[in-house]
Amino acid sequence: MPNLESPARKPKQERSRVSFDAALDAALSLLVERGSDEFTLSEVSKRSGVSTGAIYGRVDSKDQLLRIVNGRAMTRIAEETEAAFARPGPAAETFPEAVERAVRTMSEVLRAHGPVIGPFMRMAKRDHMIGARGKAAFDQMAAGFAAVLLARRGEIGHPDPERAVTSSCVIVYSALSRWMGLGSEVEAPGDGNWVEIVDDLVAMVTAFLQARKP
Amino acid sequence: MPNLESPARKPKQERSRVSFDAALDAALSLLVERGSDEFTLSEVSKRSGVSTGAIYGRVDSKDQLLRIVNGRAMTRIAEETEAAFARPGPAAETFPEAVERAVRTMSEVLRAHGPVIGPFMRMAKRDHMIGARGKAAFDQMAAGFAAVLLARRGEIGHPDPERAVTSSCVIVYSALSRWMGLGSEVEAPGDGNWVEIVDDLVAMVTAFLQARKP
Amino acid sequence: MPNLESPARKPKQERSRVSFDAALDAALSLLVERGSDEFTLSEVSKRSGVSTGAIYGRVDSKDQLLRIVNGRAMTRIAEETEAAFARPGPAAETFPEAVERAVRTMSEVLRAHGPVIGPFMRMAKRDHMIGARGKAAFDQMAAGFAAVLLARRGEIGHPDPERAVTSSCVIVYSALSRWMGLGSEVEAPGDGNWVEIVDDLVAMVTAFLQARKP
Amino acid sequence: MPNLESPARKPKQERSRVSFDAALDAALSLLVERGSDEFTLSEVSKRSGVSTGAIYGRVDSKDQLLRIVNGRAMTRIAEETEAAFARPGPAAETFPEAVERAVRTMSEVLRAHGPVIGPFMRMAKRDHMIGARGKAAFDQMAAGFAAVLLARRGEIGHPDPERAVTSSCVIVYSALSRWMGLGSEVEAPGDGNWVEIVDDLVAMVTAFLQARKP
DNA sequence: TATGAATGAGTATTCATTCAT
DNA sequence: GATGAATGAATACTCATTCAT
Repeated sequence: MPNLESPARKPKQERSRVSFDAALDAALSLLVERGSDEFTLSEVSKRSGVSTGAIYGRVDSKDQLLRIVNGRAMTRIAEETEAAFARPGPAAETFPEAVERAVRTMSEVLRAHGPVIGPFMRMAKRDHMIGARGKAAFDQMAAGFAAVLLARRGEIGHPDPERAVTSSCVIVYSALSRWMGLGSEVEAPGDGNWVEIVDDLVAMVTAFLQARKP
Repeated sequence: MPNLESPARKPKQERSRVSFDAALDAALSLLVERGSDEFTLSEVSKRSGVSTGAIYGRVDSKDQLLRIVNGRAMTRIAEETEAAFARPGPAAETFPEAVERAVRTMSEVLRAHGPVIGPFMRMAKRDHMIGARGKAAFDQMAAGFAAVLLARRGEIGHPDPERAVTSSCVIVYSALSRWMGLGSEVEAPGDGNWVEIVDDLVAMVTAFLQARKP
Repeated sequence: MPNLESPARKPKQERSRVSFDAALDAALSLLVERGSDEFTLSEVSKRSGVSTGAIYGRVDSKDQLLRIVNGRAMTRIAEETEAAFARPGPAAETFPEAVERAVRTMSEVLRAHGPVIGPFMRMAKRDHMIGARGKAAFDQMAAGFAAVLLARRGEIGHPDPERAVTSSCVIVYSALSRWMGLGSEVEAPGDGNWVEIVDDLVAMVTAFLQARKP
Repeated sequence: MPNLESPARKPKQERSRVSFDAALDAALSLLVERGSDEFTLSEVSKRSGVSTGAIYGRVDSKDQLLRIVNGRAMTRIAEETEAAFARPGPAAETFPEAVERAVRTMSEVLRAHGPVIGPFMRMAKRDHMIGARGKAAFDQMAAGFAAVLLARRGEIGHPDPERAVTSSCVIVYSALSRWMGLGSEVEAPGDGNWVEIVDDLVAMVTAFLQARKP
């Protein structure tokens, strides 16, 4: 992975790192509450108890602060994604069960981090680094998703299993993201709907991958 | 459809309507370029050759201006969606061909208007009227999509055809939106990929709707 | 009297004069309602049904419009002041009765026109022509007041009757103006108080003018 | 006295208080020069050498700034009023001398602060807090005035000494205010006139209070 | 280094005045 | 002339960034 992280200036003292962390946490919580970067550094300062001057001691601009916040959040998400897809399936898992596991794993990770991912998605248009990290997170998830299903390559009816799995992944990811309002607020996501859409995605991907002649 | 349009003050002279239109066009083009409402009225004024005062002669605030821009764009999109789904399919259309037609129709409308829809999606979180119009546009598209497929209800294997069609629609819409960067810029959409994803969506929806046991 | 009136351009047609008058009336009513010149020409236009362009066909600026409004109002007040002091006293009027008549005449004129005079007073600081007309109105009132009392010069104990009468006039005028909130809103003028203050002014002036050794 | 002062945000550093004071002083001087609040914050900033941002660091709006300026000025005036009326009269003071002392004390306070009080009076119509403070200042002055005269209650011929003293106070205050152009600029106050009017007020009040039958 | 006050360019909005129709 | 839309300078207020303490 390229070193995408804008390196914040390294603190000389531990105390300093702790308070900068508080600022990053405050920025993240404001990002989630507001749904975008429409908050001021003075709010970050107030909420974290860290002065704006101290923040600017570590960072050159608000944009860089946001990139660091993004980096931390995406790292955490990457770890959980990794862990989630690393869990092995049950011993005698059928192919449809494997599909269900892959889709549900993805849906759980997205559900857990949706409120954080959404604002970053909205910022991606303007900040390419944030966009790139979003893509990396997607790629990682796609890798986990593909690993589960390509292990059952033989049961995939589609003539090009790699592509079929990748497409499935894109589609599942997109549908879930959107349903959660990551990309918009068009639908208010209700839990009932969420369950339905996940069920339907499972059915759809299963049917797609098993179909002999697409 | 409810009258969601914030009515701009009506000019008594034609000249006036023309220059206000120029301002709306400038605002729309800035919206598309920037990907969000992060442009100033002074930029709109400069680009359109219409003074800020003239704009404020028709509108009470920048927000209202954006709502009007949104209203106009969504109306245009609604008309094209209407027209696109109104075109009848060929005489002896198979069920997979009908699915393909529904998905391609949707993809073409979205492709044509993606650059405009995206910024509005990002604004929907903050402006409920814009959010509501986005939902209405989706509903309309979903109605067209469902009309095509439910006409072939007998060929749908899924036990609950309505729900299956609705889910298919949501999923197709989400995947296409996301692929086009409506909700984010995570992937730079290349033409090859676009064709592939549309093909796969067709295959997936066909398999899903035809499958006997979902 | 010097020609203080900024001459508005003379209309060629009667119809035009009438509508300009409507604009002047509207401006006056707004002046009274707002208590100052804090209203827009567009409001004047709306209220009077006369376009801003038409107004600017007669005047060069909002200031000039206000000066004309002021001129008309002050002329009307001058006429009523003239008339009020021209009314002769009763046949066998005592000196205290004459004082009472002078004070009451003044109080009635001020009471009738207070709402108009107040805003102009507040504008006088900035617009010297309006200030000068205010002074002229005062001088005229002082002349009427003095005429009544100096006709009884013999009954004035003060060694310098002219000055005593002038001072009395200034004091009565000031007290009444202020009580009515012309100069400020420090006191909310109640009717009861108004009667009391007029009574006391009568008593005070009577005592002052009759006193042998001031 | 109620806490009418809009509290400015408290700075944590002394430097800050000093520069905010400079802004308040600049605002006051502009207020006096212009005779009203018709000056911009940018002028205040330029004159004081304090940036607009620094001002808005202490204050929420221009109105609040003006209220603070008003509060400071009125507090200073209240202190001087207090001190002025607290000075005891000479040992064997006659009643006319007491009247003269009361009137002159009032005239001196007003003369010293007239240029500041005037603009505030003009603002009182719109800003009730400023109006209330003006009334409080008047009440305080009236209390001092009454204290001097009611100590000699036995020498007041008027059947209702309280009312007679109150009326006298109102009248003296009004006449002086007006003469100084507090309420308007109708007369340009000349020193000669000022002396005369004060003398006449003394004579008038003396005559009024001593008269047996008002 | 940390603090938080100061800076000042930038923004939406208003309104006296102009001018095309 | 009359109309009312257009103009654009002006104004209060914000906030990322700097810097004195």
